[in-house]
Amino acid sequence: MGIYEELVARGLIAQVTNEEEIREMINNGKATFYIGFDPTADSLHVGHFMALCLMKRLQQAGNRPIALIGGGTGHVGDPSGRSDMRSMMTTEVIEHNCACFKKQMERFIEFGEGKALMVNNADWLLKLNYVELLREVGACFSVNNMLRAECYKQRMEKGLSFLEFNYMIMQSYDFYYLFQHYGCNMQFGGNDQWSNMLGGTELIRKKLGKDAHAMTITLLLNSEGKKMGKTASGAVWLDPNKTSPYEFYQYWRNVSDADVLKCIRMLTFLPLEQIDEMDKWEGSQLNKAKEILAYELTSLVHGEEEAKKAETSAKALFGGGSGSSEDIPTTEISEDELTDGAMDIMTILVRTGLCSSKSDARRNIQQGGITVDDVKVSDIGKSYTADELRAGIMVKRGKKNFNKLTLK
RNA sequence: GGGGGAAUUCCCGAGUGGCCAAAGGGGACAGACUGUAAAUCUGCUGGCAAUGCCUUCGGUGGUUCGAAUCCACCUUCCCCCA
Repeated sequence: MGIYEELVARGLIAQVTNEEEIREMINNGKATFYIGFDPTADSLHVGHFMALCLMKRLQQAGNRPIALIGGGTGHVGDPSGRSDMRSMMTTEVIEHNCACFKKQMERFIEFGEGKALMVNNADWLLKLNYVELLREVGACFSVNNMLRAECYKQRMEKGLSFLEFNYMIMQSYDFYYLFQHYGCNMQFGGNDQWSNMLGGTELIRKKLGKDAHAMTITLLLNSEGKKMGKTASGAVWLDPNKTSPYEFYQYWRNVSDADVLKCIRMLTFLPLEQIDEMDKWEGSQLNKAKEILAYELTSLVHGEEEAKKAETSAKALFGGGSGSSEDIPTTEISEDELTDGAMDIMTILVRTGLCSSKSDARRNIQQGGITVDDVKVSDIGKSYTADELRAGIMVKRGKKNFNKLTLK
């Protein structure tokens, strides 16, 4: 089985420009491909992770990856899949984000001589001259066609600025540039990038009369059709300081039944035979699959050691047992935060971050959602003495939110 | 450039002088049921020293005993004409 067939079997491929040629190319390690990452935040997230895994898979099959950091396109902002304009980022923020991306990517992909390549499109895009660019590539784009592109269509109602309208041209230019300077003959990206990517292949055809290819990765959607990797408080980040390994583990441990196998197939490196076997599982057996998914991914992103810790903590907290649970969120307070040598439950809830305000804390207590050391708290005035706190208390909100509070 | 319209709480969206911390829906959160799943039902959803007080209806001023609501200016967005 070639790499192309494996990608198909994993459900990773959404669209391709020419299936025959692409299969032939990547199965024989003849592709030099690039994936672009726009520095929209100071950490990569799950969506990027999928792309990085794809790079890794293709690299293992002998193809040459180029990771492109969008230091230049970040100044423009991709309107794809957005219903409103992105806020504009300053050059300093973009540069900072690029640096963060670079550091994280180096954990997954090996860069260097004869291996993967990392480039930043700021190096060529920021130097462009407006009129020159218009004459060189602007003539190759049909506004009529662009407006028909899916990525702009959804913005026709809410409004689309000229700045963002140009994003496609920037991205197409990238491909054109990489084709000429690095022999890059293929582009990968999220499925929402399809029209931007076609812009590039078209441009190369028009300017150079040569063929280049594009292939998109299926967007990871849950059974409700929403993008995965998002929580109420934002994205699931790969940076352990933004999303702790424990939270990361929990996110995957909590996916719904309908999504587990899809995630395992698309995101892990487990052999397909093993996954097919798991596909037969049903009912509560799927819980096992979720554990595997969470463990595998945490291990890929944060390392095996962190994955084990997260797993142990999860088992201790949810398994009913009171085993070791050192990796769960912890809060340390000092003596001078106490009032009359004690701290009341509402303050504790806010302090640990389990509740956003005292009103919120009160509601949670009144609804019976708060537990301290496995004892339900029903009195909003309940307080804990310094001695009790020194020993450490396990505060729980609902079923899944824990925080261990100790007094230094 | 001309004309018309819009901005409300996490989101959508009602409210056009006091009865408004603001309907309804969605989402989120908690409870019951479960398997750390889904579905369903219930509760809840600005803050605080809490029968009260404070902040919030794009921004700044104004009218009024009283403004999300009326007036002026500003900002942003949408639509039509060019």
